[in-house]
Amino acid sequence: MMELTRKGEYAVRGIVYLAGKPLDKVCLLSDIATAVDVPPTFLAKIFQQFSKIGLVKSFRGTGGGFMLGRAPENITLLEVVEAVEGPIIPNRCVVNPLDCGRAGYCNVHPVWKQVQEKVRGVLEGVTLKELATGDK
Amino acid sequence: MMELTRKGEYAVRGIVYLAGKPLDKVCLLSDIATAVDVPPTFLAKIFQQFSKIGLVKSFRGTGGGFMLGRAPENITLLEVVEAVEGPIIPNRCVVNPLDCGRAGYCNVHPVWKQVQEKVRGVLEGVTLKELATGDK
DNA sequence: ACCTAATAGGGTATACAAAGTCTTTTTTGA
DNA sequence: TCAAAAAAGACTTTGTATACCCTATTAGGT
Repeated sequence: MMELTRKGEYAVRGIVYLAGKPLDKVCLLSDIATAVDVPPTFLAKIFQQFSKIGLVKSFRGTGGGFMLGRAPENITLLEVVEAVEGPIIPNRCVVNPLDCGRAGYCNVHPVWKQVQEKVRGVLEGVTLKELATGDK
Repeated sequence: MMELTRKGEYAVRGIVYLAGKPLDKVCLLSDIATAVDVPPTFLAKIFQQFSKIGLVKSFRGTGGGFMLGRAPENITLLEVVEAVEGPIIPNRCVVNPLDCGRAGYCNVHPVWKQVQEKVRGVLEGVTLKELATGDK
């Protein structure tokens, strides 16, 4: 239960690798894929998602590639994970109380809320900088 | 991400319902399924799993049915969830460090560990009694 | 003994999501 | 204009969640 998908795992690997490079360094997707051992086509999809929300910047054409969209100390693990996996939702009823049952409420509801908050809290407290350098 | 499956949701609903009944009351599966609005055949599978590990007791034949295996104040939500969903594992590498990469270690590892502990902590702190009565 | 009510358990069907590939298009620098 | 690179979309494959059905087993009542 609660397992990160491959996509999420690959996403983290890829962007942490980027975070370990100088901020203005443009990296080839193929190089990143090789370095972090991820299927290049799959990683391409992931980085396209990152690019759309500005987590990375992309450059097409000759000499193109990817670089981090912001300084790594300003990107949290939560952002990265939610970018590709969607929001952290332990149970549907956290989003739509109707799923708690006909009454629109159940006693388990606040527990899932709490789980959600804890998880988000942990992931939000970690930046790419820390992950790249090993500091903290 | 991190979403409970239907199975887990149904499992919780079913056993919380049982926990709201007198300890020695034997309930028909069909009655429980109707009460908590879960497909009976699916709930049967779930309760079979519960039965194997003693979370509920089952009685076959005429007058048979299910009852809670232990007092509801001694059963945690964690037990219930892990019984049907398997252990709480945010990432494979928490189980098998080799998945962290070739080095067998990565900086993200301790983060997933922490997520795991937080989630388990929350779920372990809630008993079926509390969920059934709404106390806490 | 026999019949019926009930769970146990195996097998199957379906549908959706994850994982990964392939091809074509667009952009850009040289 | 050519070649390098990402963007975009279509497609396949695989896996898992969800659900149902059928038979076996067990126990109580007659």
